[in-house]
Amino acid sequence: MEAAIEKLAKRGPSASHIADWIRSQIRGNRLVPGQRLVEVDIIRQTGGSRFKVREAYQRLAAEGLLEIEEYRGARVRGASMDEVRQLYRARAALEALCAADFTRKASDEEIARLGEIARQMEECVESEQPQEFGKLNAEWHTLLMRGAGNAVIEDMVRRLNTPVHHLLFGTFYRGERLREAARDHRRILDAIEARNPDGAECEMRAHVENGLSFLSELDRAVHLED
Amino acid sequence: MEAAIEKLAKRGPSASHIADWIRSQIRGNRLVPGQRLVEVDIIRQTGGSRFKVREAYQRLAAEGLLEIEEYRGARVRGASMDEVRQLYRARAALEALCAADFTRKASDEEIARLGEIARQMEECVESEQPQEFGKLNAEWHTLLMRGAGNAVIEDMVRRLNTPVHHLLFGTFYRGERLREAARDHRRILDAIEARNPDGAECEMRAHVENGLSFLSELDRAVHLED
DNA sequence: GCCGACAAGATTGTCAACAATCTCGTTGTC
DNA sequence: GACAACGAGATTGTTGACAATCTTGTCGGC
Repeated sequence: MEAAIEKLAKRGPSASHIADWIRSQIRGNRLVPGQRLVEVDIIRQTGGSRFKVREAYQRLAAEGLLEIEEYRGARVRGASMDEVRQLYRARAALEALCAADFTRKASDEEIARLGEIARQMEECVESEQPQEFGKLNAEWHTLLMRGAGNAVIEDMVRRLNTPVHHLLFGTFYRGERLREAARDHRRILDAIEARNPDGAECEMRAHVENGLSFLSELDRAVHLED
Repeated sequence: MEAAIEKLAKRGPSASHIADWIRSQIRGNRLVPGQRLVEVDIIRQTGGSRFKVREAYQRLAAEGLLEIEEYRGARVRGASMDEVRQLYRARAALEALCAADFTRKASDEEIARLGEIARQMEECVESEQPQEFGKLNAEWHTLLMRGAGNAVIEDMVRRLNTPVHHLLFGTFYRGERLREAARDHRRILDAIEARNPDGAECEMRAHVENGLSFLSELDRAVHLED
């Protein structure tokens, strides 16, 4: 939001700034699936013109984050559990590949940096700081993909994550699951440090699929409540 | 183009129709990387309004197919060889996963259909019909992903393919490479028919990476000419 | 009370005119 | 001839007004 206001001084935020703002609202759960995005509201909140807001909508629709319907405007698109499953399977395949590539080409410094962040995450588990854990987790995965040298995959995974981002905070990142994730990271790191690409690949795949299992159980629990 | 004109009778083509039209132009190599897309030209050719054309631009920019620069309009974004490499690695991981899933859940009818298309492709190799081969190849891969039941991956792979699509016809789909591809398909099918998911996964990964090797060699040859 | 027809307001779709910026050829100078 | 300043034309950016459609609330009939 700061960026949007800052730009406003000059000539108003660009379409991509508005898109970023909407994305952040979705990730922060301030815009929930199904919710309508009324153009004038977005204009009021971002300072953009109607034209730019609509351009931003088109971008986000192409990313699969919004649904646009004639004369009904844009809504936040929600992912069904089945879609979340497909999405996690894709992520598992892509990140596993990155883990293997990272193991092959990363410098000792990059590995050490990954270890450092993993250590900080373990601290967050102990001190129960899920918010901070989430930020470090994102950083950890990004660093690994960056080190694997595949910007295309990095971008795809970022997009895959956005629609489920809001599910994680408040349900995912607590207690036992945090501990599991930290343990997974440790295992991946061990394989990387041993320069064992296949091992890193398997552990990463298992890590992402563990996350999916957790979400599935959560979903089943919610349905039982009905 | 036909679709665009047909719609014109009613109320002009929608933004997504225009986007489809531009995509097809790029795939057909009638729009080449770096080429400028002047708004009025697109309007003339599609019958859309300026507003809709610009909406289409935004969508395609989000897909990574166009680059939009202030006051300079949209250009077709070209993929560097390095990006093509990243893109194929991602595709290999995703399609390998689909091959495994397909093997696990496909019905005998679906497998038979895949075999039928593979047989037709082999005929195209003998009769040297690369154009037809290309169409069947796309159908074959789509059918496999569809059968794997992962629409998210199907969509991602479609997008990954668009920027390199024009490289394939005229260079890729000829002689020896066609024969190799047909042989790869046969191997994948054998593994699927034997209900061997791991085998199908490996063969599919190898198949996609063979394609990458071919493109790499081609690229090296082009650079030697300079 | 329930339900459909209707109307007013809200919201989105479309367009055309104008402003801002870029492109490229021209001109003048050295 | 090389080069920079200039300017006309081309192209894109922005805005506001109006049309088309949806949404919501109201009213009357049953």
